[in-house]
Amino acid sequence: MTASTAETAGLTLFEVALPLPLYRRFTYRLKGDQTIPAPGARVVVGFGRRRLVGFAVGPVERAPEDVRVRPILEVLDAEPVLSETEWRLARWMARYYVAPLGLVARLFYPPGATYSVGEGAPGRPTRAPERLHVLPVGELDEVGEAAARDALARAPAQLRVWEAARDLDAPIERSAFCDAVGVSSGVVRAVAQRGFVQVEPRPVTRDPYRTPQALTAVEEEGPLTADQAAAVAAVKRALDEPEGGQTLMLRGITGSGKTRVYVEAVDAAVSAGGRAIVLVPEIGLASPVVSRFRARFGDRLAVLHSGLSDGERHDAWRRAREGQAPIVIGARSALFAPVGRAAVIVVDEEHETAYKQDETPRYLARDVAVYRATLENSVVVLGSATPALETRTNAGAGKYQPLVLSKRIGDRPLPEVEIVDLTKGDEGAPGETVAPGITRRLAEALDETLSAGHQALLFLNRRGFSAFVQCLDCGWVAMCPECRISLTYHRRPHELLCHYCAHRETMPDACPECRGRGLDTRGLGTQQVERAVAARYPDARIARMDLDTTGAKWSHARIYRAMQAREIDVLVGTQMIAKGFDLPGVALVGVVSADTALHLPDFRAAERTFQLLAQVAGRAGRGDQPGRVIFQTYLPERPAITTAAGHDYEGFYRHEIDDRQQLAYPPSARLANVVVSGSADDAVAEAVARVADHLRERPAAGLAVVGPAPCPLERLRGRTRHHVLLKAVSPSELERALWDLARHEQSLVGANNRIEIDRDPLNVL
DNA sequence: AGCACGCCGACT
DNA sequence: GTCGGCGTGCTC
Repeated sequence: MTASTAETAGLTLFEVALPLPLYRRFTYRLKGDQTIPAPGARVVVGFGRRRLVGFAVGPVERAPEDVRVRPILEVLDAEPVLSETEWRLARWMARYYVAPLGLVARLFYPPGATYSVGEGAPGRPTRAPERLHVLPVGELDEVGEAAARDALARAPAQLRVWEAARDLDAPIERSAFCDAVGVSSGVVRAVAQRGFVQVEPRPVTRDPYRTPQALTAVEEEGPLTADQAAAVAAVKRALDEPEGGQTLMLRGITGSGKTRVYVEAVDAAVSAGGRAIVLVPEIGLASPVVSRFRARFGDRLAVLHSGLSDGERHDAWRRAREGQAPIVIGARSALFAPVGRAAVIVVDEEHETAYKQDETPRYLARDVAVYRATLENSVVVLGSATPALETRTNAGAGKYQPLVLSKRIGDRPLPEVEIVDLTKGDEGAPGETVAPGITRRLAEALDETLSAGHQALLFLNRRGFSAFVQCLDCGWVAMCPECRISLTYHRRPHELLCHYCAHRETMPDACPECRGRGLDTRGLGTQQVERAVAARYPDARIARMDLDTTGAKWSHARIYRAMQAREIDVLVGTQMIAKGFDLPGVALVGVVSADTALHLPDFRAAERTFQLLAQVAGRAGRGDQPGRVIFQTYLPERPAITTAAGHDYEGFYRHEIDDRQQLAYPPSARLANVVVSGSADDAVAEAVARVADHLRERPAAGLAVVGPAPCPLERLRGRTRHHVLLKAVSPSELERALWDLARHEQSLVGANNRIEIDRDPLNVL
């Protein structure tokens, strides 16, 4: 194909979408001898006194009045990079998620593709294997330290930067640094210019997934079970369907062999000359799923994940684009690998929240995958043991085709789950607490497990960030009468507050349910449990793992390996150890408190709890011993807990879907969370009130405005956050209202506050 | 997002 | 009186 030039086509003006948080597009002039950029192709333009890489949208007749149209300096992609469907997907995402098109388009390119281009190397995609890092401040004597403090005393933001840099023990990416310290990059630049900290470009930090093969041994592939064979056949039928555009929900309990179905589905698509995209949740990148794909497809597989250096990612991206690797596997952004058309897209553990991007554009990769498939007439497989309510509802409505793997491989039985009632803690009773977080019943089970030489996992849901109020006698939890989410205890005004609608009530003295005086706000940490286990079993080898303390992904892999090698007897941790791993030596799984996640102020709390417990229960009994699971709870009657104990997904679904319907929560309604944030508390509260008023002044059919209220996480990264929740019957009304907000952002919240729109939020913290 | 302009309080 | 902090506005 000979690329035509602007001259021959007679075009001069082009719209360009810039990768900035700006909804407007800008008009530039294409010079006569320049190649006409395909939609989505990168162009270099001047913008203010900067030079930016943006994305060509398309030709326009005329520029807006009163603007000095500047020229497109360079067309970086002479050949189209995005297929027609990929560009349509980008346009749709920008509209649907109310995001600037330039920020969406960027997803389709490797990182670094839009770094501002230097003078040299025209035409070539500029690789930027380095990012700015803040370096630790070296040792200072007392005099030097005092001098620095003195010099920075008048600039509190700069002082914070300096103090934070002094506390670093290794260079950190500037953006991460700014987020953590709560300053803008400008402040860092100022401190650097004054010589108090050093900032320099450094290679992007590598991560532990570099040699994931070492983590998991790949099982032999035996013959397909009947369930698997039926599922694979259904996928193949869908692939052969000329009209295409089918989504299949594959529900299969832990150990039922979903991965094998994915592999066969991808094989079928690729054998027919198609391309495939496989999405795994972030944490699954070191998982058996990736290993299985590697083992089966070798170098026809491109692995895309955030741990690669930019250069490596660029290579994988190019192999995907050029077709050397017809299969791409990776976290959510792998969905945008430029394969042209994906014949099949697999979304493993589709219910996982990791599929939601928590910055603009706030897309949900699972839903975007389904939309991509409708554009490309292809097939999506959504796999999970506990499908999201939305997915299950779509399957029930005939939008998705349901497939079920009902048996574990080798007909292994599901573990027996026992519920221990913490409200019945009488002396000698099974629910009596004999050590922090450990009941008599759990202690007995631990005794048996350890003396038999088996391993145990103890789970502690991460405690809520803010205390809820619970009666320790009857299990009652303070809830908002309007929103049916738990109320959050506030100390300063001694009261309970709803973080959705700002409903408030005074803190009761006694439990309204049982008149008991056992109201409590306390929680239990993993450290305490670890210490309790260590005290009780001095000879046992105990390890602890939780997000707060370890942080680094490295330790995740290391502890997992140690567990596999049986170098650990008891592992105490948060849910991160529940995900995706095969640990055949684990005979006992104890859930220290099964109900803490139920009390997060979030309407999905029950669903999260069910999913987590079901997953945890699946950790036991994957080897040759039958597994055993204990749930300790104050709420032994709650459906989320009883159905998880009974391995009863459908039972949970029936119950929860009723609740959602009654309160107009998804999937019965569409939701958007509008967050206003800024550094000044009062200004934020005023701004969010203007936003709510604005929405209420323009009532739309079936649109409900809830709030404003402080976000459950009221302060984050040095910013105060308040939100308004929108509930809508019709997606299009919701979309109209959100775009209306986006257009009026400036006048509504001012330049000092930010408005963030989260459509289909997975949490509203 | 950056980057400039412009107003305000703290110093030689 | 300046210097330089940070709020306000604009970028085709």
